[in-house]
Amino acid sequence: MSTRGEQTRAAIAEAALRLFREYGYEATTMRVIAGEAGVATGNAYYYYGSKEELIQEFYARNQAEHAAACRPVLDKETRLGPRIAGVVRALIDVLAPYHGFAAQLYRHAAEPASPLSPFSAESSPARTAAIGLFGEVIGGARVRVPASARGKLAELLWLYSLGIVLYWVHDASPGCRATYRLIDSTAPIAARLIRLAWVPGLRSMTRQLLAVMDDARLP
Amino acid sequence: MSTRGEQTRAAIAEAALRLFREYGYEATTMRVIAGEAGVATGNAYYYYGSKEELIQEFYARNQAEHAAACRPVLDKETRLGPRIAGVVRALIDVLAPYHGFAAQLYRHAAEPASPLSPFSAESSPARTAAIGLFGEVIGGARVRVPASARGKLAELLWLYSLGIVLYWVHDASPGCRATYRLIDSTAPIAARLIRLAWVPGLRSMTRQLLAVMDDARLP
DNA sequence: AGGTGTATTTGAACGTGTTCAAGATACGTC
DNA sequence: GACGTATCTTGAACACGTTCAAATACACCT
Repeated sequence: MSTRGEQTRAAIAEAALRLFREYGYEATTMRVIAGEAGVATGNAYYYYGSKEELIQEFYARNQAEHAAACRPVLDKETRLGPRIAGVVRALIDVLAPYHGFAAQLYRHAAEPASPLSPFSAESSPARTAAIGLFGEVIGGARVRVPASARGKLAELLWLYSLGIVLYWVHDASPGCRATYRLIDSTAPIAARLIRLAWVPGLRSMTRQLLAVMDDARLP
Repeated sequence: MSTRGEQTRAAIAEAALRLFREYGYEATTMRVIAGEAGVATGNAYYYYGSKEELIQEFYARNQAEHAAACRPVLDKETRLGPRIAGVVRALIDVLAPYHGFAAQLYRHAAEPASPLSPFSAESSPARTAAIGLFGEVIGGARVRVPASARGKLAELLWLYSLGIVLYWVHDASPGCRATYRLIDSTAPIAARLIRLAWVPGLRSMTRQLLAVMDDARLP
């Protein structure tokens, strides 16, 4: 295919990401991005439909970094609680340098119609990959979970991680220590809930919950 | 105090809310709002610091409407599950005419720094009122909950309602039936969880969770 | 080499939210 | 009634994201 424009595209993305991290999303203008990339303003719109679209690059890189950062704990740890905590901690570790940027991002990511929404079709690859990580969390732990429930459990853990990220975005404590504390105190609870979910007396409620997830899935 | 500008302020707010509901948030420009209110563009900024600030009026009215819509179920129903469902259903009922508008709003409400965030200091009155409604949900139900846990339980139910609203915003089914179905299927689960929370074997986990909520509260 | 069509690039122009210096208006004080 | 100050009002101007018709570079064919 055309290699011609690929370099321009890459230059634009690189300039954008660097400027975003350095000055934030709002403060970085399309004119400056184009200027840094050595092209005209309008040319950026030939490769990216909008400023928001530039963020997809950020998403893709972060997803890959997160997957890599998870490897150690996924390969070595066998206890469910530490596995959950490890994967979510890795996510926050990866996001850490972008704390301010991520907060501004949230505005765009939260809009349902936005392609940046974690629930959008455009985010499907990143979402699937992230949920897959939590599938590994469950699969590699010494815990008995019915095979039919694994997928939905992974989705629930992904929702849990979204909640942690939401907390992190609001967290102004030094080094975001409050977020790490929250992870360390909630991951064991999540693990315990998962282990308890199939004991008699709770099993029916668990089944009910999983059924709701099937029923509530939006197209 | 100065009654002089009060009428202008009211005229601007009124025009803005009408146009927002009719044409949506993005499509309504400050120039048109000012024009409809019969003032110059810049004058709108004398009364409202930004376009976003105009939305606070929308919030205030909705909170009042929701509280009123809850009265019947809060006064008559005594079972916990139906009380929860009733209050959350009332919320969706009140929001229903603004489905499209609310979706656009979400973008601004989700940004942590935004005064429109449900977690922001500026939203504190509306948030406190909403949590208070869920306090009533628990207080008026025939269910034994330790007094010390009521406040936090109300907060959890409020978070649950935020989750429902998030789902509703994404819900494109006719009449948002999917959202109502979700409420009807999850409210009983929530009620059952609350009743089970203090049985032996789960009590310690509940205490752990409530302790986390104290620890994790952001300033 | 020349011609043709597609891919890329340009920079001016549009409409937006927002700002601001300047003007107009009301109101207390002499 | 005239002055002075605080309150309000104005509309032009700014920087932004985005669009678009025109210009340019390139690949391929004859």
